Order: sequence, then structure tokens, then C-alpha cells
Amino acid sequence: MARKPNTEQRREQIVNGLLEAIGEHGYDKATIQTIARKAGLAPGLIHYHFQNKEGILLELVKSLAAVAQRRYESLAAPATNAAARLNAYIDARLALGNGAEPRAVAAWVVIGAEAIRQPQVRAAYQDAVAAERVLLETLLHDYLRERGKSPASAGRLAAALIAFMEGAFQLSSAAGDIMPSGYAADMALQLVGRFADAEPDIR
Amino acid sequence: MARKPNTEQRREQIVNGLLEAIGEHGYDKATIQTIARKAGLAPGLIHYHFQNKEGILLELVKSLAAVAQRRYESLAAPATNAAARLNAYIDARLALGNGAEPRAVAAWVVIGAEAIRQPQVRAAYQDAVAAERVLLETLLHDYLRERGKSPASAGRLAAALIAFMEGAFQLSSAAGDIMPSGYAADMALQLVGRFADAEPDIR
Amino acid sequence: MARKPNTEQRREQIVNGLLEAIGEHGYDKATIQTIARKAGLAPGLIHYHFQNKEGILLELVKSLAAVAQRRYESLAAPATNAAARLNAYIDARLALGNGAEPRAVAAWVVIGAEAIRQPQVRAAYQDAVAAERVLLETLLHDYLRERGKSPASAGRLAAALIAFMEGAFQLSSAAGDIMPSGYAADMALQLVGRFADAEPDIR
Amino acid sequence: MARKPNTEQRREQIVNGLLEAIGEHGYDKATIQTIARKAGLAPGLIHYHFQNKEGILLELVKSLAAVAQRRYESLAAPATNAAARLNAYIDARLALGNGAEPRAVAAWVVIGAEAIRQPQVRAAYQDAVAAERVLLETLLHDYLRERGKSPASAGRLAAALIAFMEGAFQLSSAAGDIMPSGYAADMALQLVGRFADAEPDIR
DNA sequence: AATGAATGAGCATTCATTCAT
DNA sequence: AATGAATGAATGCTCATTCAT
Repeated sequence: MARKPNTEQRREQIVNGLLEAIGEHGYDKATIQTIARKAGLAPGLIHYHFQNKEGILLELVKSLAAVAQRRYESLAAPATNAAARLNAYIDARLALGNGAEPRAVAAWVVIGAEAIRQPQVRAAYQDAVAAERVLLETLLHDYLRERGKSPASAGRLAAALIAFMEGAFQLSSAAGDIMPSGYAADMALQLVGRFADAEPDIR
Repeated sequence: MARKPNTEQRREQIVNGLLEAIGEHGYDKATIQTIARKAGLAPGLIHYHFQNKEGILLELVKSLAAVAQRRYESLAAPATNAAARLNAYIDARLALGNGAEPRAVAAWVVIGAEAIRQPQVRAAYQDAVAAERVLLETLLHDYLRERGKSPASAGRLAAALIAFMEGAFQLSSAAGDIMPSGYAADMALQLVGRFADAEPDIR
Repeated sequence: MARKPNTEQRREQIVNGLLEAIGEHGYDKATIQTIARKAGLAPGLIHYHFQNKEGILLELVKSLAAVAQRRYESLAAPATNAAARLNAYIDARLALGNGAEPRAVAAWVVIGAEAIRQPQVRAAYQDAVAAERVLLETLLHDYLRERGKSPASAGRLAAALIAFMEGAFQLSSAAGDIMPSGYAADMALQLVGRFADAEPDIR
Repeated sequence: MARKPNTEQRREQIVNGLLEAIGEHGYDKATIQTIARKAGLAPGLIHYHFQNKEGILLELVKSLAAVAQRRYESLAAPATNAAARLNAYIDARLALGNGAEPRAVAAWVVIGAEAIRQPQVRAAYQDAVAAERVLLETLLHDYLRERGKSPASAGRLAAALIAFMEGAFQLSSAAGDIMPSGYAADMALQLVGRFADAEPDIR
């Protein structure tokens, strides 16, 4: 007799609409009208499912983080040691071709810029970055130990790698044309490998 | 008889007004009114000196690049070898305290996000990045040679360092609270140093 | 076989929802969604039982008038003379504490303002005021005769009292803080009493 | 060289536009578009001179209060004793014909209803009512003394008269058709006069 | 050069009403 | 009867840009 809720599906449609719109026009040009068009919905419906535009953006942050997490897990599944897992992580984040989605990367950069001034976006962005750092620090810790190295620098190295990745996203979105092709994953691996080489052995 | 034109000074005031406004509220909230207020000018005057808002942004990109260049030159002046010059460069870009201007850093990140979609901003941003890369590649080239290493990887290493710097700017602006303090300059130096260590000797 | 219709109950719930909503936010902020929430019903159901929002308001006018009528009848039941009935009437309308319902009073004031421009609301409001005036005029007529006074001014006095009451509602809703506490019922009685004193005796 | 400010004139135009719009359609239907049309201005200009719609309403409250004050002063100018001044006051507020402005009266009623829920409107409304009460209390005080009566009840009588006036405005706006014509000023005078008659003499 | 008012398109958001289920 | 999603027009407000002075 009653109508059955379809809110979850609609919310996903809308978040995806925002992702497309941001990828094409940036956040402020991603108007409710545009989002609705991309989502194939009536404009009025957007605010039926979300309280406001920021709410959609916050959900997009979570959605992008979840997708990234799944991509890592998928690539890391066959890995049997720490080096392979680290490799999988770097590939999941930086390799071209795989499941690389320039639209999502561009959206992430835009979110990073919004995070500077919108407190709630900032909080969501920091949550995602913090989770990433925990994951990466663990990976590096295990990697260093596996190589018989002191894991003491894992934290700082994780921070550096995250900065490198964020910057690589930025450059691939806004200056991809003038950067060497495919440098990112390779260089990340080499920088980490050579950094580890020089770390003191355990014992 | 004719007034002494003060156009240059006015344009600088306006560009600075935009810098302040962006630093506080992001690009789209940096309205002409706000820029005018920060610049101490009447709103109507802005469009006398600039054709439109994008024009101010383009000049800001150049201005930030010029300031950064001067900061490097100033720090590098006493340097007598390639290692010291590289050190000066990294300090000029990443060290805290020196002449660190969080406002300018935040503005640069915002510009990077705008560059994704506004073609002219993108062009100006790419010019700045390209110039930076030329400078850095030269520095790395000299540094590697000075250490008796093959300079073949200078280009890719320069690209990686630029990515690292862009990401460090992003994180210091939007996630400074959750990153280790002062990691950036130190880690940049170590990563470069250890990368160079592992490069093949010349001859 | 057929369901027992519960239309009347639902209409009451809805009218009460509007009363609560108006009391809290005024008429235009009393949205269908809010009314539904206060009534504990689904939003879509509102328009099943009422053609439109104005319909609910019209029923609310009648409902408030009926409640007021019952309050008077209840207080007047024990009265054995005209003075006591008049007293009961004034208490029913103006005394604090009794069954005073600030929400209903506020709603009445809002209705009065809507009546200025919505013709149907105006008609309903005028019906209620006219009924009130008939009742009050009768009470005053009897009161004057009981005191051996000419009842000729009962009509104008009734009009004046109604104005006084409407104004007292308005002030208690919007300026209760700055009016003397409990002046209304007392002053109404005194003004009527002293007015009557000065009326000519019959014969 | 510079343009000379005309803000005050524009603000007046806009406040008058709101007065007209409210008088015709109530507050919520008095849209910015409508106000602009009545004022003969472009819609965007409204928010150049006022921060928001409530700001216009607040100024209208002050404006109506000021007009009322001037009307009293004008009528009271020739008065040489307290009774004449009281008379002038009541005429200024309640008499028909004089400078009676049904539009302003209707607007005042609407403002009174808005005052129930909008805190700032409430504050402005209360300011106006409080000022009115001070004036009226003084007039009644003097009047009672002039008649050799104790002025002790001046405060409560002032409150009652204000209630009566507010109610008379309401009824003339929303139920003028069914009220006796011109009862208000006459009845106000009689009620006050007879109330005073019954007050104890001084000494 | 300078001022500050003026314009009008565009935006996020709200909401009465309708409708498929 | 009931549900909750859907629609689209309307609203207050913002803002880059223009213009008269």
C-alpha cells in the first residue's frame, strides 16, 4: 500500500551526479541543476534526499575514500609479503591505466581545496587522510621490518608519501601535459626503496 | 600636467586584495567587493584596472611565482656549491618559519584546483610549474654531478619533488593539524640524498 | 467489510498539527511537512483529507471558536445572574492560568493577520467575531438591565470589549514581557463596571 | 568626480515599497520582486541598500512609529490642557478620516503577528509599544491630576488603552465591515472618562 | 582615475501539491 | 486510506559587471 523507500539508490545517483559535475566544472559551478541533470532527477528532488549541497559533498568524500580502499584491497589480495602489499598500494593510488579515474582524481583535488575553508569538508577530508596514513604507516612498518630495517621512520615516511600522492593527483589533473608520463608510481617505489636501503638495520 | 599614472601600484593592491580574500574564503567567495575592501579601494575601480576577475587571478599566479623565485634567490645567494643551492631551494619552498606565508600557500592550492577547469588559469599555472621544474632540474643536475653521480634521472626526480611540494602545500593548508610537524623539508632532503646515493657513478 | 472511516479523527489531528505549527513558527513557516510531523501523519495524507492548506486554516478558525465557546459555557454554568455570566465570559477569554493556552492565542493573532488579505480566512474570522459579538452584546444587555441601566449602549460596548480582547491577545503574544501582568481581565471588568455606572437608569 | 550617495532616499523608497506590498498581500507575499516593483527599482538594488528582508521590516516598524508620533504632535500642538492632549492622542490614533491610513494600519497588524516569532521584529515592536505606553501613561497621569484624581492607575489604564487600540486596528483591518462605524475613538474617550470619574480624589 | 549605485542573471533552498504504489 | 517520492515554480540573496557622475 505504501511506497517503498529508494533513498539509498537516489543518494548514490546524486553523489555520482556531483562527482561528474565537479570533474567537469569544479565545485562552485557544480550547481544543483547540473547535479540533477547528471543524475537524471528533478532539481527539487536533490533537497529531498540531502539537506544541502555540502551534505552531498561530504558523502562524496566518503564515497571516494571507500572506492580507493576497495581498489587497494583488490590489488593487494594476491600479495603474500609486505613488499608486494606496498607495491599494490602504490599501484592502486598512482598507476595509470588500471582503474584510473581522472574524474575522481580531479574531484579529490577540488575537495582538497574546499577543505581549506569549509570546516565540515575539512573534517571529512582529514578523516580520509588520517585513515590513509594509518594504512600506509602500517604497510611501511611491515615493509621495513621485512627488510630487516628499523621501522622508526615509518610515520614520517608515510606522511611524505601521502604528500607525494596528493601532489601527484594535483599535477595529473592540472598539469598532466607537462609532467613526465607515468613517473609517479615508479618514482614512489624508488624513493621508498632507496630510503629504506639507507635505514639502519635492526640489531 | 597629466596625472602620474598609478596603475601599477593599483594593480598590485588589487592582486594583494585577492590573495588575502582567497586565503580567507576561497576563490568563489572572494568577491569583487571583498577584494576591493582588502585593497582599500572602491569596488568600481577594480574593473577599471582589470577586465575581469580572472585577470586578477592570472596576475596573482605570476605574482606568487615571482615571490617564490625571489625567496629562493635570497636564500641561495650565499651558497657556493650545488648541494647548498639545493638546500636553499628546499628551504625556500618547504621550511617553516622562514618567510612561510600560509595565506600564499592556501592561495596556491586554490589556484591549483581552479587550474583544473579554467583554461587560462591552467596555462598560467602550468607556466609556473614548468619554470619551477626547469629550475629544480638544473639544481638536481648540478647536485648529482657534484656528487659524481649520473644526472640522467634529474628530470624525473625534479617531477617527483614538485609533486611532493604541491602535496605538502595541500596538506599543510587542509590537514596541517594531523601531519607531523616540519617533516616536509627534512624528508625532501633525505629522499633526494638517498636517491642520489643509489644512482650510478659517472664513469 | 469496508473500513471504518476515520476521516473526522484525521482532520482533527491535522488541524491540531497546524495549531502547534502556527504557534511555533507562524503561518507561512507552518509547512505541510511540519503539520504532518506534529500530527504524526505522512505528508501525503494531508492533502487526502484537505484540499489545500487554506482549508486546514479555515477549520482551525472554527475549532478555536468552538473551544472558546466551550470554555465560556463551562465557566458560566454555575452562574445565576447576568453579572456572574459576564464575569465568567471575561475570565474565559482573558484570565491567566485557567485554561489559558498561549499557543491558541498566538494562532488566533496570526489568523487575524491572515484575515486581512485572504478572503476566505477573512470570512471565517468575521463569522467568529460576529458570533462573539452577539454573545457579548447579549451578556452586556442583560447585565445593564440587571443593574437597572439602559441597555442602549450594549452594542457599542460589546464592540469595544472585543477590540480590547483582540488587542490583549496580540500584546500577550508579542509583548507580554512589557505589559503589566494580569491587567487584562481586571481592567475589562472595571472599565465595563464604571461605564455601566454612568449609564442612565431605566425610567 | 565621484557619485554622490543617495542611500537614504533609496531606503525610504524601499521601506515604502514594503509598506504598500504588505498592505496588499501580507508580509510573506511581499516578495523582494514586489517591493522592488512598488519602489520602482531593480530587484538587485534592494539588497544593495538592505542586508535582508527583515532589515526592511525593522525600518518600517520605526517609520510607522515615527509617523504616528508626528501625527499626535501635530494634533496636540494647539492643546492647552491635559484633557485636550489626551483627546488629541486618541484622535491621532483612532479617529477616522483625519490622516487615517488603512494601509499603514494593516501593515502594523501584520507586523504585530510577525513579532510573535521573529525576535528582532519582536524587539522593534516592543520598543514601539513601550514608547507608546510611556507617552500614554504620561498623558493619563496629567489628565487624572488635572481632574483632581489619583494618578495611581495611570499605568494600568495606559496598558488597557493600548490593548484597545491594537485590537481596534486589527478589527478595522480584518473585520471593519461588521464593526459599528467610528466607535473606537468615542468609546475610548468614554471608557477613560468614566474610569477616571470613579477614581478616588486626591486628598 | 575614481566612486558607489545599478543591473539582471544565477544560485541554493523551500514548499504546496501531485502521484505511483 | 496511506505512504513517501516527485515535481517545478517561487523566493531571498549574491555577485560580476556596467554606468552615470
